[in-house]
Amino acid sequence: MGRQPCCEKVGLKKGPWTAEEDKKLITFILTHGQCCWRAVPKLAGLLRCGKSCRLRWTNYLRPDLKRGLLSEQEEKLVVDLHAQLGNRWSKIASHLPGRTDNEIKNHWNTHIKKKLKKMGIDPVTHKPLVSNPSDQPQSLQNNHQQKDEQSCSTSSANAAKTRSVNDLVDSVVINAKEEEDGTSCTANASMLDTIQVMDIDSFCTDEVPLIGPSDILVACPPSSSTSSSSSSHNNSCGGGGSNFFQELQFPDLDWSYGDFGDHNDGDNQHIKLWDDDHFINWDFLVDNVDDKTQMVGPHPANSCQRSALDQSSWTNELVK
DNA sequence: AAACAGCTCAACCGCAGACGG
DNA sequence: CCCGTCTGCGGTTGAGCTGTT
Repeated sequence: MGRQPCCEKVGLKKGPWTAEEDKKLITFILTHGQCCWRAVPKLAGLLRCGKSCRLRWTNYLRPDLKRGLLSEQEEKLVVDLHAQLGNRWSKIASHLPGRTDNEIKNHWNTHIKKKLKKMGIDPVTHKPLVSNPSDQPQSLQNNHQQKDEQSCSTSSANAAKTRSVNDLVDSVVINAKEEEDGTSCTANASMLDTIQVMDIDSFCTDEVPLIGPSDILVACPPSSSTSSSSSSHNNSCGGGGSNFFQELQFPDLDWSYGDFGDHNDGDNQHIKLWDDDHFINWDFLVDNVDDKTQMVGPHPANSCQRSALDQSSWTNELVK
């Protein structure tokens, strides 16, 4: 007898996730936490299988994910770990906080493998190749390198796309915040400094002008927002062409993510949404949510007034 | 401007291991 | 120990994007 499929295949949606689906999933997990993936789609009102939901969450929506290309250090670490562990991507990923096995696997296949081959190293055995490419004329090697650098720069555009996902998570939380107390927050530069936890330097900033969870900037919406507008940069490839922002608030703000690298334009008010430490685990968030409120309140790092609070005090506030 | 080729990476598939009854 | 269920993992695919001609 064949194994039962992981889910009823009939009637289930496949392919890229839409912003609406992302929103549902995020909202559900914020409210109920991660448990029983098989039940998630039903409860969240998604026409997906649980597996797909889990994958979408772990590989793309989780707020503690780093985004953007792997830094030099991370790349080196991946190579070292691969030499020790082989294709055990999840094990390798466990050594790189904020990175998923899928991401590392993709990066390995598209970048590192080529680099190693170019260096005359067999990416499988980590030993010198028989026919050593280092015998190639220098000019040829330079060509290769240029091409790689090119691909880096183009991938920064791809990295840019990923921001919309973080935006999306932001939006859900901020919506919750506004629903809860009807207040908006204001940016506080000194506070933003204190919120920064992540080691941004570890990023390959020459390649990608982003992005760590702690580096997510959120514009503070006016409290009486009803109309909608958005930056033109809400494309979200993985989400399958999101106009999520258009459905959301923040009308009077310039979400100037369109041109990356200048997201810290001084005229707009931004706050950091959250930092790594707070989202190692969602459970603290969810466990303390009053079921009747359904939506969780703001994360401390999301609230200008709360950034200095520890988790417990923040959750205590939540349930009030 | 259009056609084509190459590349990237989100998402899928199937298998294996863990776990509980 | 067996069986069924669920989750996690690694390999693979293909849509969409970018660069080149």
